[in-house]
Amino acid sequence: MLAKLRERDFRITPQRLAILKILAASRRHPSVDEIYQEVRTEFPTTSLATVYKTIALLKELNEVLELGFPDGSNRYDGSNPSPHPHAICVRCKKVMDPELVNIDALSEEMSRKTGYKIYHHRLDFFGLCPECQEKH
Amino acid sequence: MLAKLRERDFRITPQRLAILKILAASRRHPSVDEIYQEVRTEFPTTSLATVYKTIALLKELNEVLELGFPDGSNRYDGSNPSPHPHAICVRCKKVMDPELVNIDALSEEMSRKTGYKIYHHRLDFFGLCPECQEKH
DNA sequence: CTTCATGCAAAACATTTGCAGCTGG
DNA sequence: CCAGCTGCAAATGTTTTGCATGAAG
Repeated sequence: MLAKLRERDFRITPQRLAILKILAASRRHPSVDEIYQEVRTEFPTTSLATVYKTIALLKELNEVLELGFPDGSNRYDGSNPSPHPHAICVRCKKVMDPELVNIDALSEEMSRKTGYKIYHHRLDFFGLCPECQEKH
Repeated sequence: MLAKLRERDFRITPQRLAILKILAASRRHPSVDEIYQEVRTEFPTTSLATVYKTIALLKELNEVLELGFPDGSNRYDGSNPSPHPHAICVRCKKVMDPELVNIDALSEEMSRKTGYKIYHHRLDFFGLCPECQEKH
């Protein structure tokens, strides 16, 4: 990530570094606001605008994957920025990232049936995670 | 659609009827604003708030499928409200709805590998449609 | 030193809400 | 008739923008 920033002559500021760390480390697919709160614990002067700007930058560099939901919440995956399937709990919002086979075949089938040239995809499955199933 | 409204004692107002018609007829996955503009041509006093309220109602009744995108645009599919894969052109935004095989197998694999009980899904493939490929 | 990034506040958006008046059943 | 819908305007929440100051290289 750092390499990619330097490579394109973007400055490495402490704020950016802190945001990078959070995105790269977290497996929890944090929202912008969660990232903001977390950055502030270790770098309290950071503004929300900077978080947004940094995320926009990383999106452009394809170093972070944006997951937007219909309810307006956007969450981010920085540990694995290439598209991959998600299982999303509709109750506690926990996200899992299992490896599925046959994704490429599906993409190829889609391409064949529509004539589209497919660049990337978004595959989400919504349901109840094991813990939330037990609570019912 | 009408049946479902009546069944639950929701009123059939001219505004609702107009919005229903547009959603049921359109294969173009219109946005809220597109629906609003179209309703106004045949029922000019309709307010944006009513469009939002009607769509929210239809969502609850599972008569319309909401497609939210990271850029904030929400679009709606009223002709086929059960989840299905989409091919989305990143240039002209055209959406196609092909039939794919193996979707159920994929959902089952996801369930097996995560322990989630899957209720619905969202499968989008992004790329260039045939027309937009030619223009380059 | 020069350019770019930051942080603040204001602006821009899309969506939701409160409420008075209207209307479908 | 009257519960529930409409339409307006104001409120909300999130993301973006303009601009002066500050820091990176």
